[in-house]
Amino acid sequence: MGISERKAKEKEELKSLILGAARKLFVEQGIEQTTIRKIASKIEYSVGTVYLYYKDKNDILHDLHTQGFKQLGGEMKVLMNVTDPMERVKALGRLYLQFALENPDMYDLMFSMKAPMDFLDSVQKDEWNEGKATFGVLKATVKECMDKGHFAGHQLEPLSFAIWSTVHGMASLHISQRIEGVDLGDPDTVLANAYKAFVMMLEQE
Amino acid sequence: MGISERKAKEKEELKSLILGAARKLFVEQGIEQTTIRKIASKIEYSVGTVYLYYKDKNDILHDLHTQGFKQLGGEMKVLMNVTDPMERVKALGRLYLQFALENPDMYDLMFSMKAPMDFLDSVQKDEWNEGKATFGVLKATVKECMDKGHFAGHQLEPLSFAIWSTVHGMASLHISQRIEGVDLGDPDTVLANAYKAFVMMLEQE
DNA sequence: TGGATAAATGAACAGTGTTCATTTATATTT
DNA sequence: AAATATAAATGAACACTGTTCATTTATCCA
Repeated sequence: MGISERKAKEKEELKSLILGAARKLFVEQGIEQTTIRKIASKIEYSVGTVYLYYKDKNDILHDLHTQGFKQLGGEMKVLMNVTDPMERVKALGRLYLQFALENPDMYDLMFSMKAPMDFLDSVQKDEWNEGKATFGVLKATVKECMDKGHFAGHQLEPLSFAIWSTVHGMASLHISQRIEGVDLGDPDTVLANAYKAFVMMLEQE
Repeated sequence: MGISERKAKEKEELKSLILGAARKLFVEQGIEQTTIRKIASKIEYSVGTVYLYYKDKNDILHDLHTQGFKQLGGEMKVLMNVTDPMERVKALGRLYLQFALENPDMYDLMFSMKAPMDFLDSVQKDEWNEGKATFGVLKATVKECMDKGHFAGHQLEPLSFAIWSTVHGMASLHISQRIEGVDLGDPDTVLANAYKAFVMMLEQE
């Protein structure tokens, strides 16, 4: 009842205290420095306590990855004000790319690292709700485009996935530092120009 | 002279013995199982000996990543027989994607992991020769396309980079298992259809 | 207040990459 | 051939990682 409720709340509070410390370490010092011991000492609890609230490290990283999706989702919501679907697709891509450049470690966690997914499939497979929701926004917008006559001859899912792949590819190559070595000049400029080329291709359809 | 040459050769032999063991462990059991101790015990040498031939683990992983590029480069060479540049671009993308699906760990090492790049930039920055050569092949083919009138209004580098990003994005999302969770159905089919959509967009130009 | 339940602890375990004084093997010189 | 100098190989030790679990501490309830 009232008591057990309060207890549950306190449990949740300590859990989010752990998550907060993990998040701070993660965004400020990267994944390598985000160790269980450092998380524990940051909130002045022992190592064992962390394992009372999280099954393992993947559990924490999965929670962290969910927070990232909440942030990205919130930023995407703003773009629902863009009425023209074609413009919205372009804006979504730009926002997605910008999110990746500004939060490289978080992006990596959300879309590349195995850890948060490894936690998931021990519970339920092929049910990556965060990804589903985000991809769903893109798919819905692409659908609107098709309804207005764009992308003739295309199928919704494959095309949407191809679009996602393109922007993800740009983000991924940037984060893994594969652009610097291949092309002299500022990586940000390379990305901006490549995105323009991509937009040109989209508009041709 | 003769002696020091032979000694140098023996040194190289042991080095490639180490690399061979590392490669075997890597392709058969993944990066997690590829530890210095396991490499050493596989060739029946001690841990310290490995460090006599390789500066650190990143050094080994960089050598491994170079081997991967030799393989990919060899496979790409075959496609030089495809005379029509547009067909060659499409074939290059298909080959690239196939390589990623068949050698997921190696692909990850070549295009995503930080380790091999971390070794590089301690020696010389923005000189990723393996990547440069591979991207160079794509760029040259795209250039041929443009010379024949395709991709009007596009710039060579940004367009080539956008193409690379698209196929890399597909490969990356597949390897990091972000497709299963988002889309019911066989990931390979999803990828094949998405690549078809991408090819459609290319041909529209 | 005393006993039961819940929460927190931190030493211990098995693993990682890396170093370096010591030992073993090879080569050179006397 | 023996003694010495050089090169190569060793593996224990260090500092770190995630994870577990017997033990201690705190809280609750009768």
